Amino acid sequence: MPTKTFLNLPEKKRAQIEAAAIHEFAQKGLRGASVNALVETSGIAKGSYYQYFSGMQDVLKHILSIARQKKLALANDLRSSNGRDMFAYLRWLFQVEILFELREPELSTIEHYAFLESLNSSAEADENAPLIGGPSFFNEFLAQGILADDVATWVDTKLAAHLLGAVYHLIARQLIVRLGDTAEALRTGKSDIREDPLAQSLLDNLMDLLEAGLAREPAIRKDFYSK
Amino acid sequence: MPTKTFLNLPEKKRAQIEAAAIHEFAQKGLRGASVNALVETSGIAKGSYYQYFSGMQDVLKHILSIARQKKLALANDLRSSNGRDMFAYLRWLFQVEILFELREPELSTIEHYAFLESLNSSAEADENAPLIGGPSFFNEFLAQGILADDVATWVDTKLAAHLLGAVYHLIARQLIVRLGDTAEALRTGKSDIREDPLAQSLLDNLMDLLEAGLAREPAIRKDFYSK
Amino acid sequence: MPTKTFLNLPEKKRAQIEAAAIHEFAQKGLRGASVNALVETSGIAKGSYYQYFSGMQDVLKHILSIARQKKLALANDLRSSNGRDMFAYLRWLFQVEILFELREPELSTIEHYAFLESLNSSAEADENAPLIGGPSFFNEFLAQGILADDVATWVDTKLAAHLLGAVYHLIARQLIVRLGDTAEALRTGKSDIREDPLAQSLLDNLMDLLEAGLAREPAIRKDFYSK
Amino acid sequence: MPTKTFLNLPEKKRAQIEAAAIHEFAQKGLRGASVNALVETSGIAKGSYYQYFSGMQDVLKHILSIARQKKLALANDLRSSNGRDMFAYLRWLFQVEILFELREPELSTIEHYAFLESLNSSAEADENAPLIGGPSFFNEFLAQGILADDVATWVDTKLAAHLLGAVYHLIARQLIVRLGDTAEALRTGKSDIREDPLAQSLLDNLMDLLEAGLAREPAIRKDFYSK
DNA sequence: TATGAATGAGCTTTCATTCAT
DNA sequence: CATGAATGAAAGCTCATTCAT
Repeated sequence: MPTKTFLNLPEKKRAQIEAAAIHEFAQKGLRGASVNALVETSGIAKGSYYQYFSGMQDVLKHILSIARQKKLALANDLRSSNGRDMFAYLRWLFQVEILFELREPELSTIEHYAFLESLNSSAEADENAPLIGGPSFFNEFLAQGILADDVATWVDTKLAAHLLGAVYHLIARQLIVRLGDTAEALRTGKSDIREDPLAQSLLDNLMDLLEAGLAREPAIRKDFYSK
Repeated sequence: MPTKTFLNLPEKKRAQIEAAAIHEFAQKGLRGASVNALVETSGIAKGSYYQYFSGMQDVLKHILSIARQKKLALANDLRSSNGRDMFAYLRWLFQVEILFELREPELSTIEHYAFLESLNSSAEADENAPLIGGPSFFNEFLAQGILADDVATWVDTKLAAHLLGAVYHLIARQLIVRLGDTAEALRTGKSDIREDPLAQSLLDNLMDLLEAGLAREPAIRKDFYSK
Repeated sequence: MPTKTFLNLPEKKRAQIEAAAIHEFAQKGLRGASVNALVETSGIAKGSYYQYFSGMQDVLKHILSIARQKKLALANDLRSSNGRDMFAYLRWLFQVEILFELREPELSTIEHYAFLESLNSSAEADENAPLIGGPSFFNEFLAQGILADDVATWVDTKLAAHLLGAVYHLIARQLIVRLGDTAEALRTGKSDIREDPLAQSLLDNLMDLLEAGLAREPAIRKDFYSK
Repeated sequence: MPTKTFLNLPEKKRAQIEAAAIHEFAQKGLRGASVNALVETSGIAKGSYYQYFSGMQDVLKHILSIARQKKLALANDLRSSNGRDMFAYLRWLFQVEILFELREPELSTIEHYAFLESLNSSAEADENAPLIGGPSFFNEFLAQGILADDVATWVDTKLAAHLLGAVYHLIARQLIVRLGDTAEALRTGKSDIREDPLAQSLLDNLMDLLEAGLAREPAIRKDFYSK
């Protein structure tokens, strides 16, 4: 919660400070970010900093809220009006995640850090945790999935939610690596992630993994590990 | 690689320092751990510290190697001689992970941190990365699984490996939370994780999720997300 | 290049810090000077120090520039408007050097140190090297001297320049020792170095040595070294 | 004065320690040399060091005595039995200096450092000061020169001694630079410094400078410095 | 005599925060 | 409100020296 003073700042100056903060956090991590460096790169006076924020934790909160806003905007752009089942929705989530990582790599990195921190911090609700993909998000998501008959009833939702969360947060970068040159086209908007063939095939595979598991038709089990 | 001086230290003193280091890393993270604090809590002189290690990075390497040793020992204790298919092997991996988390929570936390760091550090082989669950481990694992006909051929192994890695590293704590009081029994060895009913049911569910996916018999897709 | 912060400091405080730095360098040498000691004797906080300078090297540069300024001012005071030949000019240089050593003994010591360091550092232009008496100064000086027919054409200018440099930098203290009580009178300005008889006789002798050599009329060479 | 223990050390071990010390002093200067580094590179135990020497100052003294010995030996090799006048003797001194610099560059550097330190240390007799070229050496030298009628009687011997000392200590490196490729031949002994034409011409020039001064036949003085 | 582990003072540097202007 | 100078605690690391074995 930055000061009112900060929020009333001329747009340009505020953006400048935010950009510096984003860069600082992305580069040095949530804990490594330093006031001195931020003040230096943002060009504001040291005293001003303490009139805008109560500390780096405060800056972080603000940056994370910006991240959420931008991701939300991106999600809205991408949303098609078609009805979808749960897995189509999940696929959409991944698409958003990939685009966000491509277009706002620093913010994505910061969100990433925040997610990891939230894993370590004790069970207490971490207000830094992301809304989408946060602890309770996939719980509800799967509960609805069961209601809608998209998810088998035997599935332990809490367990599966945790699993989904892990995958959701850690898979985007891997997907981008696999996209190769296509990534650039997606980033600039030249190519639509909903139609790009490579992106589709990768997501198909991922979704099948989640939907159908590793072994849809398990062969007769053999001796696997022998040593 | 700690100094020979350190390795020749009387067992008791060495253990004391290692314990302090483990505590420090677990509490403050890989980057937050400080020489000063370690020196203070371990009771050695600052000068001595630098006769043992070249820096905190050096200490970390040592601690990680301890973690690997202990996990390996634990794995050996747990190994049954039965032949197993790939999923049985995977289940065993999770069992080891759970026990390790229970018995060496601080070391487990540190390994956890190291895994997360390895995700952020560039693709170059990170020597801090764990052997089991590391970048290439599940790749090979799945490749063998396909050969053994345990894994469907359509599976993109690199993608699935990343997915498995994410799940493997992030799920143990969740499982323990779900184990409730049983956790204590497993930790002390009163109960065998291979036979405990609650542990078995949780792992069954997890393995089914991985093996069979979220929706073994996917219903006809409905409109899921509507808002 | 000290910080703007330092340069904007109230005159008194700045002078105080500079004096402490000069004392420190003169006493402990260019390498032995320590931040801690400077901070202690100058009475500023350690943190402040790093807001003024980037390190001791930075302080040194500043002190050397002060030395150059003061010496220049002194030279201007001493300059007579008379036209002079090269040796008269050289004599003037020595006079300046003597007065500088008398009036700013610590600064002179520091310049001295800097000259010696510049001898050891590789041929690359050392920015700490003094302007007057520096590597290239006497080279040009002698070149002009030859043009003006003040210096014999057979003289190897590079060699002679090195020789002059050595003498120039190392002779002042010896001269002062020889001046005895007169030194004090010169220092306070009671006596004018351009007119003081003792100073003149010493400089005459020195100039003759340089101008005419050790043996203007070398006797027939005898067996000198016999042992 | 190293311990008797040190002097009784097996030749090989002692030489090894001395070599390490020489390297250390030459590289880091008389003050910068550190016990730790010496112990490390010499391969002796830290405790042993304190059984051989009372401190780095002690090591330095020993090294300087080695330097004197080696220079003396070199001088003896070079000495021709011919009678010489004072300037021939001086020329011989420079030849020794050049060869010493060429053959024992590290020892020469250390002697160089010691000379410079001796200039700064107060008038008290510095036992580190070199014998040849030291404070009193050239005094006597010139006194004898006057007796032998090699030096003009008007010369202030103390002043000239200082001057000679400065030149003697600071000129060798410059001469070597000027020798270019010839230096290597002199170092290895392929060429004799007493006969090598380039060396002779350089020394001729230097000796003439000292003997005859800069301006043997000074032209009528003109306006030299005008600005 | 030889060893090398132990030590704490000391070094340079960075840090978040306060406060007078 | 804005500024940036001031600050001292704390960081990582090196050092010469001691001393028990």
